[in-house]
Amino acid sequence: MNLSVKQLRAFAALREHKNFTQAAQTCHLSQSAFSALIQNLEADAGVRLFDRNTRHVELTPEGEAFAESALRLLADFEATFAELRDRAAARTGRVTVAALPSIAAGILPGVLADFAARHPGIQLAMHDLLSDPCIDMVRRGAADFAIAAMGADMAGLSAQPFCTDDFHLVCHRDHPLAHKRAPGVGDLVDAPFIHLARNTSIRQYLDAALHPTKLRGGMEVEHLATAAALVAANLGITVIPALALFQFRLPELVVRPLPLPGLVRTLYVIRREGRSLSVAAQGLLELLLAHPVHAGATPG
Amino acid sequence: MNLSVKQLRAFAALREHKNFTQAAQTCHLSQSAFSALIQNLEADAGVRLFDRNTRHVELTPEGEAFAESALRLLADFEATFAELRDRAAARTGRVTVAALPSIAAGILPGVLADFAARHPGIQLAMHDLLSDPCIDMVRRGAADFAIAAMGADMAGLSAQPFCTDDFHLVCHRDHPLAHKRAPGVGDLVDAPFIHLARNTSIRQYLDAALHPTKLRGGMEVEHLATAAALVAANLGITVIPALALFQFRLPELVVRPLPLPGLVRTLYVIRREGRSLSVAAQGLLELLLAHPVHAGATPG
DNA sequence: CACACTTACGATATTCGTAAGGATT
DNA sequence: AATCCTTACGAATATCGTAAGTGTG
Repeated sequence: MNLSVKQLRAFAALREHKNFTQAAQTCHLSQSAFSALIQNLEADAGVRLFDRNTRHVELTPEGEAFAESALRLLADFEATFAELRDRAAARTGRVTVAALPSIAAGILPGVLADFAARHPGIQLAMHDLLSDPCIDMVRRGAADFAIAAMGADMAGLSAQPFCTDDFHLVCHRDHPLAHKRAPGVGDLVDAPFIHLARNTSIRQYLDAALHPTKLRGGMEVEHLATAAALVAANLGITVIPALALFQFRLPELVVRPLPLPGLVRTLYVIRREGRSLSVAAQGLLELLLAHPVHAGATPG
Repeated sequence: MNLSVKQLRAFAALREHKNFTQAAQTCHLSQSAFSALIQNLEADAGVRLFDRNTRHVELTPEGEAFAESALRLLADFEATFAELRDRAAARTGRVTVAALPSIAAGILPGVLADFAARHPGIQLAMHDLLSDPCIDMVRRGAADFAIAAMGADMAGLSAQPFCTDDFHLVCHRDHPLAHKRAPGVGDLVDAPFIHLARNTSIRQYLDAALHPTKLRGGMEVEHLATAAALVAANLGITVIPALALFQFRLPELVVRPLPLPGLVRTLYVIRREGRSLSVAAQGLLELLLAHPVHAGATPG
């Protein structure tokens, strides 16, 4: 016994038309094939579902009882499959992405807007978090993928390079370093340094890259905008990766490249290993990978 | 595209086992056939539902989303079919029968008890009504069939003889007719007659059969038990069909056959024309037709 | 290198449509 | 006599299982 949706559709059509020939046409079948379909259904059921002679087709009491459930079942079936197809075509669904604040505020908004325009049915969610929480969301399945720096424990996750991000010196335009040709590590230690919190990937990268050099600490802030305001007040200097520089576009500030070896961080697309992305998430990721920031980072 | 329950079962099995070989065994299929089943499902859906390599089988996000509905759908399907099969086997369902009070109180209780013992899952309903209301219930579909006398309008209904019922004289044991060898119509007109209401089929039969003879009217009662009590008080005599005589088993009463031509009524099984009975109703009817009352009435 | 999914392929079963048969109005 | 469901039968299609192929750990 193998019941099919086709049989359910045939049942529904015959119930409606009460005529084999018309119902068969509705199902795009010859009338004899349609007849066989109904007969098989009845054989599986163990009862006649239709009383029929050459003039009249009518439901039996058992057919009547079956019809209630069958029609609901058929509607359910088609709705379920329609939804599946919608997901397959990225017409519906939900994508959640976790990203570093610099990505979340820098590249992502434009890409998300683009994606939303192409896939108006997809719900988008974004979390701007530091790397570790980003990674955690992916591991828990709360995010489809993340753009973040690599974490300490990457078991069960895969990381694909997304872009590189080189660091820049930021100082007040009146600061002595503002016009220095090629600032080096030695220049950084002279001025008071505006630090970011120790749990930020920027701080961790910076500490590791400059080791064992110690900067003149002082302020330590959570947010880039705060750091920008402090530097604008000429209370110190700081070093910021390129992707975060959009927060430092103030007239009082000068940004200078800092071509120090090792002072380049790589951000990755982080996802669960061995698990494919949903069609919608895959679509968003592809859009993201087509972005110039990525293209420049991983040529070829 | 023709989705089958088999595919749903395969999906559920693979989701559970996360292993093609084991899932295939569950479905009593070779592993290659099982693989093809899943592939067809995925092709119909337009997405992969399982991420798989030779070591791991896991749902994709789309598979995950599908699973919720699919499992519910599968359970629904099986429940619907189980119910249909139960109806086919008369393990569940409902039968409603309408019958004349004489049948309802005479033959039916035993038959219903027998049926209930054989089919404990079937709900039984019985309505003891005069012929016209019986026929009306069948016409409205409120009763599966009825045992009643023929009505005036039988359009859309079929009537199959169920039994014949000959009339008997009932009088007090001290009444002069109590010992008369062969009472005739002439004897009836002498004594006061206890009538039943005009809308009863017994009254209608009697009036028609004795026409143009007029009986000595007096009392006219609704219920047979009342008539019995009146005759027991020697307030008159009455004439009652055999099937109703069980109400007249009192020590004061004498019952005598009344072999008058035409004074025999036939009761019929009345049902909707061209419509089959439910399996359960058919079962009850067959039990009823196997009853001696019927067997005696329609030999052969 | 062993295990597990996929692919290849021939055999079997099912499904389909045309056409003839039969029943009802 | 006309209509409409069923049956018969050959053809197309789908499904199944065995066995070889492929990739992963």
